[in-house]
Amino acid sequence: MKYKTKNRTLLIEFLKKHHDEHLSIAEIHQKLPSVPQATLYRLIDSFEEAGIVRKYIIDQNSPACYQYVEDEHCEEHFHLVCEKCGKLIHLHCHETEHFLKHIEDEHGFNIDVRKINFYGICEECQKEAK
Amino acid sequence: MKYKTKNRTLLIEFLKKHHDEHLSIAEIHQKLPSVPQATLYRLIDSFEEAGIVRKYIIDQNSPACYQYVEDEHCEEHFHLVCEKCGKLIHLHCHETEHFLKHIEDEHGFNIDVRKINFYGICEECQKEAK
DNA sequence: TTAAAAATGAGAATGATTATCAAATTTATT
DNA sequence: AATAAATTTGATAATCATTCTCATTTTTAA
Repeated sequence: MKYKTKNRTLLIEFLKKHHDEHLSIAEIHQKLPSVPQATLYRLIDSFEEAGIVRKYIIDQNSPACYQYVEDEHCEEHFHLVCEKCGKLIHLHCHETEHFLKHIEDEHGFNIDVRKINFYGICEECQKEAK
Repeated sequence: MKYKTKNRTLLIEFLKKHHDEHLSIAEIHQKLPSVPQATLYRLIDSFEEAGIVRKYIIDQNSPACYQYVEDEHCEEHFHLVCEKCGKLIHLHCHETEHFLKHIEDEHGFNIDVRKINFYGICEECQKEAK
């Protein structure tokens, strides 16, 4: 994506406005009906590649969700995605950095940090289950 | 699944024999053509529910892979997926356990280890790139 | 202003997984 | 062993998110 277009601007503005939500293409399309889904997919893929948007796959049989990444909070950190309530937790944690460094140093694997999401059950949903 | 059937036995035997591989339904079907795919899906779902088989979603746009779980080797581990060569590395590492315990104890989040994959570049592909 | 490069839109195609449902198989009961 | 009840099967259709196609339009560069 190299040209600035209306769709591109529309989608970016929309995502910025909803930076606190993670939305599926279908949900975005409902609120931006003038942009066809195929175009939304194309645009958001390019945003993801550019690091402007992060993609979450919360459950294999649900559509992927996307969320705008604000520059200010752009320092690298990881995400916990609750599989029950869908909540997204931003994990700022030294242990995580240490763990990742270990994998790079001791296992020789260079991790693409942007693609890491940890899936599981959050504290609240664990309590509810009891 | 409460009845012992030919398909059930065939598939279990096959999975046991290939316990060191993670295979998609399509791959299993190629080697067990007498069992239709719909039945493979049904059986393997029931095996997963019973804890005999583990399901891996390596990439959203690839089919899920399944692997027989031997009781002895049942300990949970992460996967490293090389984005260049596609190799899957099973990461057996005590740092992992320590890290998971930290997230659970300090952040109250119960991680579903089976769904975590680290994407990046493996050691060999890093060397090749140079 | 013209040519090129890229993005668009509408719809079709893809492909993994699920659902359907009558027929066959397996188990329990007598 | 025979019968009935319960479960599984198989072939195929349906689903649904995502990707592809391709002629047309829009954007940028020359």
